[in-house]
Amino acid sequence: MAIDPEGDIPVYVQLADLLRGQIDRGEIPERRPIPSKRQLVQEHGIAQGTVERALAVLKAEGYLKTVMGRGMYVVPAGERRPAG
Amino acid sequence: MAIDPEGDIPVYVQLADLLRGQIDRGEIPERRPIPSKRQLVQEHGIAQGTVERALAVLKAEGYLKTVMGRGMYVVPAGERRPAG
DNA sequence: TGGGATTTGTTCGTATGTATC
DNA sequence: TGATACATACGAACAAATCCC
Repeated sequence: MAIDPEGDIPVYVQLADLLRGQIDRGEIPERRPIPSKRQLVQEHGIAQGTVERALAVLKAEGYLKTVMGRGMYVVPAGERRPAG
Repeated sequence: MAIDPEGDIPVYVQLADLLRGQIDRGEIPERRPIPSKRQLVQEHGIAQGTVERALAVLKAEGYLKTVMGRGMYVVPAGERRPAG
């Protein structure tokens, strides 16, 4: 499923849902980095700020963890601690 | 205390801390709107996106609640439900 | 020791859409 | 209708951390 900029659902929510689904289905392995922001921007044709926002959602949910200068890593399901 | 763009703390965090402090001290009454985004942009000389980000933090913490077209309202302490 | 490439984090400026008053 | 206010999205730029040669 591709991102639909014309849809009723905000692009950043669509991207967050997309990545969350890929993680839940194991298409992105645990303890491995997701595609870089630059890649996500190019693949989906959206702005960096929008990607940032989607990733912020997944970080808040505990799905992702940042390793500076390296990437955003998938947190194993048993180790997720939603921020709040 | 004013926002310091040169400091080590990100501007959006400084603004979130500033507003949270004003709310905690009762300087912004509960069930009342905080200054509008436009006002915050002008008063602190920062960008709308940065203000957005600070407000997103306080919304996630349950301090603020949006009422479309009217403003961002302070949630009474006893009613705060952090998102997560 | 140094430099370049990659990646995340932050900030700014601007524009459009939608809702309220 | 017009003014105000929030939500979303785009484009651009720079800093810091990391990696590799």
